[in-house]
Amino acid sequence: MSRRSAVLELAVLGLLKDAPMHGYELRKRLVSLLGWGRAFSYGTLYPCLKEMLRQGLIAADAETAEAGNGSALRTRTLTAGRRARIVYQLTPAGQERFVEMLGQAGPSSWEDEPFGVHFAFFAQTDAQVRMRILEGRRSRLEERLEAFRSSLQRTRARLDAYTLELQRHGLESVEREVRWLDELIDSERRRARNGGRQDLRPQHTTER
Amino acid sequence: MSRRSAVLELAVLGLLKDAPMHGYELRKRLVSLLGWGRAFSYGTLYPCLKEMLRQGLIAADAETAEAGNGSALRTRTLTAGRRARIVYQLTPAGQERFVEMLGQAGPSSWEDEPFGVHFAFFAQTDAQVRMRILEGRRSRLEERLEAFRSSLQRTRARLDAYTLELQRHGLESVEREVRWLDELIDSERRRARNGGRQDLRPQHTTER
DNA sequence: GTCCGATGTATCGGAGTGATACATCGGCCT
DNA sequence: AGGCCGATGTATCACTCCGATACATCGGAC
Repeated sequence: MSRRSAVLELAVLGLLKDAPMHGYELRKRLVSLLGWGRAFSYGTLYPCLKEMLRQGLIAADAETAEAGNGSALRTRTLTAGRRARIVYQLTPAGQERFVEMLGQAGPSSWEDEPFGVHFAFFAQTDAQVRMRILEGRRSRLEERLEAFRSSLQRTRARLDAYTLELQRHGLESVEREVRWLDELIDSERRRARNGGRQDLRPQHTTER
Repeated sequence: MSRRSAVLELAVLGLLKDAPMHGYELRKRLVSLLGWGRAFSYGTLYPCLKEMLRQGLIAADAETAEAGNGSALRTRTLTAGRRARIVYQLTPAGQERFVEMLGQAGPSSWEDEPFGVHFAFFAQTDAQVRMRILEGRRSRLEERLEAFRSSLQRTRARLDAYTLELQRHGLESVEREVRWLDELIDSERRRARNGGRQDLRPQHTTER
């Protein structure tokens, strides 16, 4: 029951795969992963963790002030008895689930939120899946552009300068993202051609 | 009671000020006003209309198949007895409320959603208020940029190429919006200097 | 010393969504 | 003709998610 947001689940899985973590830290990573805001709140995160525990995807340990978490972050302030933080880590089932989710490319991979998360884990994603997601995302934006433009066409007449400017700016933003995707797709193709040894954005010419 | 979303209320007020409308049409305008998605659903819109009715900000009429709605849209298909649509229009109280809301510039005017709506009605907004909102928005984005950059600084080391690219793209988007605002602010200043006779974006050099 | 902001876990009221229901319309295919 | 389908139209409901809040401890500033 309770189909907890697949996006959040994937993000948590991927974050915990890198390193075990407690809730607060997890949430901070979510913020930077999903870009500034639009990370889920604690009111969503904690229940989600609880559910994932129940499903056996993750395991929780009360931190025992041991040096077990290979951290270069904490500057060794934990001298005596630290308060117990709940550290979560992936179980084998969780690892499997993560791999499984990374392997699927569908409409739910290229909507705004899901796309960002999938993209963040591209380094661990199969090249073919990456391609399908990038192209799916692109055509999704293309659709949006289409709707946008035709709607603009129909209403242009009765719009004042400010409203028009707002529309124009919105349109331009989406167009820019399409161009960004084009670059990425191109880069993926080049990479595929010469066996995967290639950087993203080899010659940097986006701006100016 | 029930502080219905001020954003939605303002948008509805502004839309109905232009022309009386029924719910379905209202919602479509909301979509194009707020840019593609992120318009409120009917589950929000209808309750909001109900509440605004109760407060006397708007009035509802069952359309009587009369030619009362100065429409060039409907291509005169309404021959015989059309099904009754519920047409909403502003009351004097609603007009007042709209003017009042347009007059305020505060933190709740330059968050993402509110800013879009306020901007859409800039043509009916006092020049000083416009300026305060644009500048508020700008510094809001500047804050976001700050947080973003310092977070990037801290985590750059352990990010793979894809994650880094995602961050870079996000950062660039916000930077672009700041530049857009700068242009607008500049344009406002020029307009103020020579008494309001001036277009937005006089010499068009944004792209290329 | 003590106040304050960051760290940390957790819950709750309520706003907002997505799905769905129901009904009529015009246009398209056969 | 008949039937199907997508757009127009109003409306609700379960469920998700957010924002505020509570509570507790920490290190550092004053």
